[in-house]
Amino acid sequence: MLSFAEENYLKTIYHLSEEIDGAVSTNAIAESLNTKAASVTDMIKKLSNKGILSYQKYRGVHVSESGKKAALQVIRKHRLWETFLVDKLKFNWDEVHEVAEQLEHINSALLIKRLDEFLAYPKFDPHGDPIPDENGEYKSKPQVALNHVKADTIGIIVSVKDTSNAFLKYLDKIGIYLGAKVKILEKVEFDGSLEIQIDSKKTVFISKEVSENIWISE
Amino acid sequence: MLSFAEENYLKTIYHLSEEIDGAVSTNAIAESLNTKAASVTDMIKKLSNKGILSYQKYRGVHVSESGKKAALQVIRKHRLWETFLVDKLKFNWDEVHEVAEQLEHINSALLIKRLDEFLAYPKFDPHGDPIPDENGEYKSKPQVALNHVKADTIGIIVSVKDTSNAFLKYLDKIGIYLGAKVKILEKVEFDGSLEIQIDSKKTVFISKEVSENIWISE
DNA sequence: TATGATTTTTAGATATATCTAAAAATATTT
DNA sequence: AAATATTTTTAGATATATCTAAAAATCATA
Ligand SMILES: [Mn+2]
Ligand SMILES: [Mn+2]
Ligand SMILES: [Mn+2]
Ligand SMILES: [Mn+2]
Repeated sequence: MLSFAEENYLKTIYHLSEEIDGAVSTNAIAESLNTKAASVTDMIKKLSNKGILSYQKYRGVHVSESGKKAALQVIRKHRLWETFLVDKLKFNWDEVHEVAEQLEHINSALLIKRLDEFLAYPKFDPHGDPIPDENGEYKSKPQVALNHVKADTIGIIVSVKDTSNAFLKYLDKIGIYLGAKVKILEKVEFDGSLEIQIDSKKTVFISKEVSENIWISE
Repeated sequence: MLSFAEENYLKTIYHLSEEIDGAVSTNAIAESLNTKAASVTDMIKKLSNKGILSYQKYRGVHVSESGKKAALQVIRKHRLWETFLVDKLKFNWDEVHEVAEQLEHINSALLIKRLDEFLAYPKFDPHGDPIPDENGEYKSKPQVALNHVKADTIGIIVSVKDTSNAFLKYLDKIGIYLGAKVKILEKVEFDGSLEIQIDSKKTVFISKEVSENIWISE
């Protein structure tokens, strides 16, 4: 059994390890968790004693096989709860993350089994992220960031990579949502900004930074 | 904001204060929470510094007005979650308490508002206990324990006072559930045990101890 | 490769929540 | 009312999770 703090470290370290190739550094973990490097060192010692991380002093950490399994279960719970909040409790997609951060630590196999069933075994959460199954397996949709496709491309928005309140509220405002059809009308070479058309209707301009966080399936 | 531990103490002390008239003793709290008297003394000092309890050394504690309000909100969350688990996730009434003990500490006003709405504003939980509203108000059904009524009485089972696994599973086995119609066929003077008929069909014998924990509305 | 910058670890504190053992206060019984 | 029993509090430890400041290791670069 992992504590809340241990689960939060594990989840963060797992996410970081997916982004980069080598070992995950102490400072990267500290920054992600808004904590201090000294605290991270203490915790990674604890987690590596439990066999969840492998750790060499001054060399960063890797997530072990058992660690990956445990991390994916926390992620599974997080995303199932987010789906519940949106599908059943009518939360907006920018309102779910904080609550899911709490709910993901509730410990009951039966609860998660029944929740999954109740939600009709969803494969993706409200941000388009895949929901791992009870064995930690999941499939991602083939997808590409809007800033990586060329003009005239048409696709369906399948996920958003920034899940901050501010970003999601902005997407709401300009009419972007998962499942929307989008066409690249123009790509400005100078700053990488885009003019796009949503659902063959409204056209909007988005910055390169925004386009990097919107992923489509062509 | 109260911590998990503080909320658990408060809820327990509130329940004890409802059962008895005077102050709640250190030992009673320790026994309820399966902890030691020394730990209780520490915690009640903390809670009385926060204005949630009033406390005089060696004289036990009383729950303040603000304490009552906070306690009823935790109880509200506990009972709403139990209702969710039974009504939506098909939990049996003996499977919900442990999970609700965790869920009751999730902190989100929106979540509870929407959950209440999703459940269609339930007034009683799966054990027949009243669910306080957002102001802490609730109504109990008029009710009496089976061991306090005389032979030939007919009533509807409206709540069960023991919510342990073992007791609830036993009730399942003998066919007793909330809403069942029950008639007292015979009361044995010697040991207070009862022969009762359920839904005008099956008749069963129950001990006095069991009858004290089944409450009906006549 | 030596030197300075950066990263990481260690040492030592603090806060929460718990415990055991001893002391103090209160309650009960003779 | 004194002696005894019970309850409650205090003193001092332990475990978790955090922090700051200083030391040690590693990295970057001149
Ligand atoms: Mn999230
Ligand atoms: Mn998500
Ligand atoms: Mn309960
Ligand atoms: Mn209940």
